[in-house]
Amino acid sequence: MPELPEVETVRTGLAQLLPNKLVTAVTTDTDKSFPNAPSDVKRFLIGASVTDVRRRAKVLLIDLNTGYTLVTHLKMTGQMVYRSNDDHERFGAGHPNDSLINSLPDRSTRVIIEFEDAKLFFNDQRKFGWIRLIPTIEVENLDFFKKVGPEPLSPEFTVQIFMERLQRRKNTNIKAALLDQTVLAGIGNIYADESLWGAKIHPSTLVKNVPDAKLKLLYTEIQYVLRLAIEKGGSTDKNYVNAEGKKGSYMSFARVFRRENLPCPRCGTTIIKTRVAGRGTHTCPKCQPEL
DNA sequence: CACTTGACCTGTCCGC
DNA sequence: TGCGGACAGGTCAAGT
Repeated sequence: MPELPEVETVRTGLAQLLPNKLVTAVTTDTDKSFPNAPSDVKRFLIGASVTDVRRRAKVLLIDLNTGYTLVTHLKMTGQMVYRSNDDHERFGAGHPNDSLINSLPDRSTRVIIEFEDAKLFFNDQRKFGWIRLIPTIEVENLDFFKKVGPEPLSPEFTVQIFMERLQRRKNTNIKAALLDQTVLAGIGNIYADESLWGAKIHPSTLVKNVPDAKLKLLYTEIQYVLRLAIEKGGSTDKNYVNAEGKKGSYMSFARVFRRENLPCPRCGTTIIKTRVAGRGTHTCPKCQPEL
């Protein structure tokens, strides 16, 4: 479930590892994972070198010196794991540190981008994710980027803008509004539940019925939770790992997510799991009473 | 247009 | 032990 903090953690890692690396070969498992025509791959990817690694919303952008960008969405189970050839030989058959995933490629590997002295593995158990090679100047014109909302940790994202944009979804529940990427970018199921608990708002409350004071609190909680999660290297519930194949530790700081039947860290009431906006949803019934 | 639901996939877990 | 079904949840298409 890579959300903003997970994708940002991968970006940070790749930004230290990839610049100036020259692509020597690419292999793909399914067209769905990497749909570009072989002729484009040969012209714009093989022989190109990486100039920058960026993130917008939950999308990873690997810029190349050919004027093309590898646009990557990890969706739910995607991983981008870098291994230098030395490390791969040394750790390929498993590593004493069990936070590292095992030898690569494995059965979830969909794309391998090879460099002169390293490989980048795109693994994706459920095949929902993808990598697309797109001209850099056209990236911002992709439908998703034209519609996506502001970055919640950018200075431009003020509490006023947050409250204005929520009004697009005033008749739906607050959790569905937070998950709507056109309202704001980067929130998924984990950080929706965590920030709503922080602001003491029940996820099924209609946006128009949430008092302004609570929305202001929610704005603060979203930024707090996302920043903390980035600091902890993201959340590993099951599949997520960073660019080095290591897990994130936010889950051990989570207050409600995946903590059903455990005590609320604020009041001790037993946390419950329900379904809101079609998603598994975790709340404290005392801190977040339903209206 | 606003909003909800189902589809896309595979692996895991639970009940029979 | 095996087997069917529910569940995991980001995004888009299709439906109301």
